[in-house]
Amino acid sequence: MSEGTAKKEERRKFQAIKGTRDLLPPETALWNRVEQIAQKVFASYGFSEIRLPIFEPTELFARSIGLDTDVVSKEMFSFTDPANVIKSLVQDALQAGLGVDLKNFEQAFQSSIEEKVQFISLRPEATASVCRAYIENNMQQLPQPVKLYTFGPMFRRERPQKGRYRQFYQVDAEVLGGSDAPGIDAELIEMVMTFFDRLGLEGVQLDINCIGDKKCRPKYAELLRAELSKVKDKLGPDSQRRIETNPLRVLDSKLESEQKLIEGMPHIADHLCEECAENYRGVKKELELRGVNYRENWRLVRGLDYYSRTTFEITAKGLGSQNAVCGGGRYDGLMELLGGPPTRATGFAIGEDRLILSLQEAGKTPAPQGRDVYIAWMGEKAYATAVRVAKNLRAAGLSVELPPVEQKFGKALGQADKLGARYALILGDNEVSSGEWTLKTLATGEQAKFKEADLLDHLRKARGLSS
RNA sequence: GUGGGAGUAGCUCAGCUGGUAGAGCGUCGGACUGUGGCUCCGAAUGUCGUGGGUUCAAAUCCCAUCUCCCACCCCA
Repeated sequence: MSEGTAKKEERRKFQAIKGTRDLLPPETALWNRVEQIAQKVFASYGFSEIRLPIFEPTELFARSIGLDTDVVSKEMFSFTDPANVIKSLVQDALQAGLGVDLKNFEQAFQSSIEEKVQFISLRPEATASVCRAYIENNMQQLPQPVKLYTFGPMFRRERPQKGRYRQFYQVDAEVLGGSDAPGIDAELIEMVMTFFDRLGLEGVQLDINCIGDKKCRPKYAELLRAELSKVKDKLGPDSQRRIETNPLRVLDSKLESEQKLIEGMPHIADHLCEECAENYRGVKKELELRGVNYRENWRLVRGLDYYSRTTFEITAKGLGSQNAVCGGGRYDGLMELLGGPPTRATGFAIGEDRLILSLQEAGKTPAPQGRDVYIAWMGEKAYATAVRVAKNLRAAGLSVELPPVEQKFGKALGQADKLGARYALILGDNEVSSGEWTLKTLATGEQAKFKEADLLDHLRKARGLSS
């Protein structure tokens, strides 16, 4: 008993790290369904899957996302390789009789650090990796544009809340290369809307905006900053700070008291350069052509530096205050920023955790997977037969549960029932000696006798009819 | 990083102003040794999140701490 208690305590010590979680069986079926439908829909739009590393050089994210964003400055999980390099450098120095001056530490060790250490981060998003892969694998030599999608976990060291985790999952699609034709953005949006539609996602709302490019956005940002400054004292502390750091972000404010003021601010649509304005008109026209319902939202801005022109966001119902289930847009300058050839690009990321959450809230969870056949056997002779038939039925694609130890029939049927089996195959002395097996339909309680040769055929037919 | 709420059995929770734990569900066993779902009977499982303090006595009061949930910041 004391041993049992000790074991239990041992087990209790371990728990998933803050912001991470286990995805358990009935739910994982839904994850699989989402990913399978994504693959099918994306493939129908000519997208291919790319699989990427989960960690990359820290520099890749610092360069693409922007050094001064929260994502890079404090939300990345970063480490060095080798892990304890700083310590070992200090030890080396001490052993060599050199003093360690904390004040000039970084400078003193700069060259050895650069030589021996790699700074690595778990990816906080996928776009930078996709671009790196495009450049590294010379994909500009493929027919353009290159259309790629990927799934997987991302990592951000944020405080968890509803629909937000430190390890979270994204479904990501990017169109790299080619032109900035509005049809590319519109088709991408059409694709994700089709995907959501296929899943039966409810309360889907698409918001779009154009945030200009390198030429016109800075001018607008300045204008907005000037206008906001005039009413600075009427804004809350967060917005006041954002006037300096990122005036566009003020437009995102949820504070009730600020809404009226923000409504009176200049709209970016009136300050786009001619190319951007033309492009935006094109995107809207293309969306209409495709029958995609959208809402223009001039206050929709993007947090990450590399976005330009088209931005969009999709919200769904059943979520908490983090209700965006997809965000995306064009990022024509990013590839060059990462040392690649000038390459236009656009893409989106779906928050898969939130997508799943919304589907669950709407009751779209698929039924837990039952078994097709539970084999209720009794007696050693029957067991040998049971093992053989289990193997055959499984080879035919049926899901079969074969209890490893003998059970009373009552118990066996109870188990079959709890596991959601459709049929119980009853194999006892009677059946084995007569060669006539009993198949019981659990839902109705009906029983029928089959010879071994006919059983598989019958099950196949019954299954074909129901599914 | 900031604020609010919550931690009692595997799950959902009860436990009044201090007297060292209970229910329902689930699990397992039996009634029923070749026929499940229903019913009835029985059993197991808790260092009451953790550490400290007050007290003759703490799940209950005080302090600290951890974790989870929700929201803010930020963002998908």
